Amino acid sequence: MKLAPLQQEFVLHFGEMGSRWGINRTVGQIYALLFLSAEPLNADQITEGLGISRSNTSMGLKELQSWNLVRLRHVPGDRREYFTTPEDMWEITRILIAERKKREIDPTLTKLRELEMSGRAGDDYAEARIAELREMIELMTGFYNDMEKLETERLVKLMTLGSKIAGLIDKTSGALTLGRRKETK
Amino acid sequence: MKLAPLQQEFVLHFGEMGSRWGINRTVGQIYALLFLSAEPLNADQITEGLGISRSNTSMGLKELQSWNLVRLRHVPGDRREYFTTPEDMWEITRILIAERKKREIDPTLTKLRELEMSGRAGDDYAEARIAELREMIELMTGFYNDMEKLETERLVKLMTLGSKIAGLIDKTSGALTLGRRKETK
DNA sequence: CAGAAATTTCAGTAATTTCTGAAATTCATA
DNA sequence: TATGAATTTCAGAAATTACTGAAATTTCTG
Repeated sequence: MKLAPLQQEFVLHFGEMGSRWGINRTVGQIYALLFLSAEPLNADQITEGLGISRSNTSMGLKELQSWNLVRLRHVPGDRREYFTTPEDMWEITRILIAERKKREIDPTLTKLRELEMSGRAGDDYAEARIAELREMIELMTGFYNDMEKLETERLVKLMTLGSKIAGLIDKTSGALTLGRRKETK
Repeated sequence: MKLAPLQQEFVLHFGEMGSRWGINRTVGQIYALLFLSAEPLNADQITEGLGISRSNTSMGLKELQSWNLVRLRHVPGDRREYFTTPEDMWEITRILIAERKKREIDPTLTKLRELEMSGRAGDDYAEARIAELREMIELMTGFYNDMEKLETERLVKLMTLGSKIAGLIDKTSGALTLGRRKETK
């Protein structure tokens, strides 16, 4: 399978970005190929399309499954396994954020709490710093947990409003500003 | 300089997490050491504290400077350079988000726009998929640009409110729901 | 349930990244 | 502006990560 120029360039880009995103080149490329493919692909098609070894494809697909980024499909009358990425862009986005949080943030939050509990010897400044960092992560992950629960429709609206949202918040009290906008001249 | 147990464990953790965060072990460790240090440290102190080579320290500090994560300080009567991390946890957070967006998201947004402009041959599905991805990134970065402009105080309040914010949005219109809460039974 | 197809595992190799020590350069001040 | 301290650069070594091909295992199907 020879890739179309569009796929080719997209696949190469994902391969290059892979290392910045915490995956390796082939994992990035496999994902890119599946993402653009209208039909599910099997491991041999991926192997041929990317010019890599069959075993590398197998490992890459396992990695993508551990990220929950690909879905397994079965084609009637074909015993091979086929793979796709979710159709819904929001589903993909939610998964990506959840998985990166799990890998990049959660372990540190756990470690910080352990350090605070265990009473390891350290100066006051260091202890205060660790507490500050933990609080920041808690604020961020707390907000994330709230947002993540919202239906996509509401999330889109909220994000589209952007900073208009902030105008609603009374700066001094932290409470929501009630009553209509524009009426308080 | 022998590190206190608290610093030791924190430094090791940052070293291990480094690769997931897109930096290498020593860069993570240098940052961790500076983050917990009440006083600015010079390169020799870092070198000794972490047990690494002087040149590695130099390269690590350069990397941290390219991330804008450390500040240069000069101590009167000492010609060596001293380094600190910003005191303000929010400053650190804002920088981290901005830098990761710059490295991990912006290049892809640019590439997607190029692909759409250049009219590379590709099937309809792939083109639609690329457009969808670009739109998602634009929605996210647009929201980020709005939030990033807010004063910290407002941002904290917004994040603390969390999903209460979403209740304000009228689901069907996308407009803000005006009038008092709780009054529309 | 035997055989073949599909998939996974894994040891060895290749590629890449990180780190070091020595040399070169920069910088401050006497 | 010459000197020595501080810092950076960089080629090679070490460590880590990625990839391959062959063998092992699993999974279907006749």
